[in-house]
Amino acid sequence: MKNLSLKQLRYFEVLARTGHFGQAAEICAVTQPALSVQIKALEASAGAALFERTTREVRLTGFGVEFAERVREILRSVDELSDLARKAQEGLSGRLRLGVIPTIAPYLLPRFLTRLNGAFPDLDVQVRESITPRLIAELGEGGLDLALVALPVSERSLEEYPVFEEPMVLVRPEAEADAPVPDVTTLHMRRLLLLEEGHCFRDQALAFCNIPGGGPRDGLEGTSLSTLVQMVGAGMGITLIPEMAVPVETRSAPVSVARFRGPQPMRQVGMVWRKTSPLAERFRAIADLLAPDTSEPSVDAQ
Amino acid sequence: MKNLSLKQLRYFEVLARTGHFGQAAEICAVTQPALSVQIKALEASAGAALFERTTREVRLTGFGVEFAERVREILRSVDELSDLARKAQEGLSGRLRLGVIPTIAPYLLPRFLTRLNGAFPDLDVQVRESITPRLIAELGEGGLDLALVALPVSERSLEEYPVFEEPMVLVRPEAEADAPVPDVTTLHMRRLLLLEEGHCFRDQALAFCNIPGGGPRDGLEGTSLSTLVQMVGAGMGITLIPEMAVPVETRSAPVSVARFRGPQPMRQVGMVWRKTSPLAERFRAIADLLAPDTSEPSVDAQ
DNA sequence: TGGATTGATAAATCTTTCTTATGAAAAATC
DNA sequence: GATTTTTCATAAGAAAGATTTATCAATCCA
Repeated sequence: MKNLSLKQLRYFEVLARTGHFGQAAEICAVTQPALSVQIKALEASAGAALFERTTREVRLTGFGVEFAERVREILRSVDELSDLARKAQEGLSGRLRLGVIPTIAPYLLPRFLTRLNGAFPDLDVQVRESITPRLIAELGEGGLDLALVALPVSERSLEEYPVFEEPMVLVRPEAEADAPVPDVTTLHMRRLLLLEEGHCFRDQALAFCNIPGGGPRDGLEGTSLSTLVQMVGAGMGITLIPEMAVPVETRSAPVSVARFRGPQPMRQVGMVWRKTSPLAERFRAIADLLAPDTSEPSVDAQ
Repeated sequence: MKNLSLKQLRYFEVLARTGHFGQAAEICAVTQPALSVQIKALEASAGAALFERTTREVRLTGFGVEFAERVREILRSVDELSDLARKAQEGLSGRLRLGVIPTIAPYLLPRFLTRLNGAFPDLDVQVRESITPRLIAELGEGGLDLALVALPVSERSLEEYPVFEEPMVLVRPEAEADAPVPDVTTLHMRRLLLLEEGHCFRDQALAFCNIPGGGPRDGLEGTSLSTLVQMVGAGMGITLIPEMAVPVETRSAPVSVARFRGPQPMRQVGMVWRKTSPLAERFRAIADLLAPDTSEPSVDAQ
């Protein structure tokens, strides 16, 4: 059964259907001898006759009948493979493993996934939420295709694709709502609540406030932005959160939100993927779906 | 997706498994460029990249993963096809549609089918019982592969394969058991009970007794040998039956069985199949399984 | 029996696939 | 940081395989 070819199976299937070498050859767009030779080769490699030939008619042998059933099944599978390929050419399809950092996921994913599903209905999106270093590692190992993070990640093997910039805003207890917005450089004077180590948002905030990073800050850490805001509401201090988190997180806590005056602390939101990925173009199209809604309510500077 | 070949799918599967062009090429017993070219051709016809290449590693894309699953399924089916072929080469396999005439079926089939199943366990035997003309027609139309009949059938397109000869024996009421066995030529003087028209055994009996065939013989016909013997037991006349029917049919009726003296009326039992059938050799092997048991009890001439 | 139909076979041509030789990029090593 | 190694891609000639044209042999039909 060596040197079996799909072409032979195709010829065989048509001949089994038509029962006529001439007609089958025409359907296959080859000459009759070409088909005869291939059928003969197929029978040789199968080790048994598939057809019983008369000048009058060409009929499947008992073995041929059984053979034909399986061949049809194989050809069907192969055609499905072609369908799959054709589909993949136009719309994106298949599995997409997407990593997202925790300070983006809850606020951007709902809208993003809706859009993604609208644009690529055949895409099977699998989301994993983790901190940037883990996502980068998984990208490198091939466990992820794409990650939605804050840029830059500065990883040589990864391509960075910025999508939009976003300000960090100040969250204070509601009682301080009318107090003047402090300068960012003075924040280290206050009890500044931040996320635990590993979150890039923590590092960005520290950098912005000119506070050296490193060790833990006992009593000043929360496991999520939501927790931080609740802590602020309880009067434990102040914090920074990304603007996109404002509508969701500040709704149920007695806090006041304000933009800083002067130079805004910003973070760059974007996507990263392996430079070698052949799907880079598709990934850019996907990333563009992240572009913020212009109708989105934003926090005014006070 | 044109010009897709099984070879490409095989190469692809190995490369997907090894993740290394060099190793994959070695497994496929070709050089690395050959494999590279085929993979590239496969990707071109699929219209999308299947692998993500680094000097470090070769990894399936998301699309490639989906593609690989289906390819593996296809290759599995193809291998099964090979198994089927290999099996068919040695033992006979597949479906065998066998026709048998009613004056043979009940007596020979039990033992024959047992032997057949022993010799070719993978053979799916489908038996149809009918009179010779119908069997011949079905053979011609491809509805049957093989028929077990009385020879000759004298059909140009069929090959006849005699297996054994068998005498016809006389069945009389038990009361006549001690009477001398009449000469066959005198049988037309008696009420000779025979099968209905169409049965070859009827014609053979008539020919042997020098009685012209043709029209129906009211009141002298039975639908089966079993019926005929019961009729004889009821004193309605005498009949002829093939020797193989004796043990089964004469057990429960008050009849006496006797061989004729002098030249025995005989029938030739054998098989027929289309001369064009590529399975002729197999059919001969099958027919040989019909050879009578030498330990078989036979009816002594009186 | 002679023409028509149908499948098999043979030789030449064309296409595809393979091998050998070589190049280029990234990683590992010194 | 230059060099060696590893690994995949590419190119050209060689080998293998498939296709076409031409022809034959067998069967059917009139």
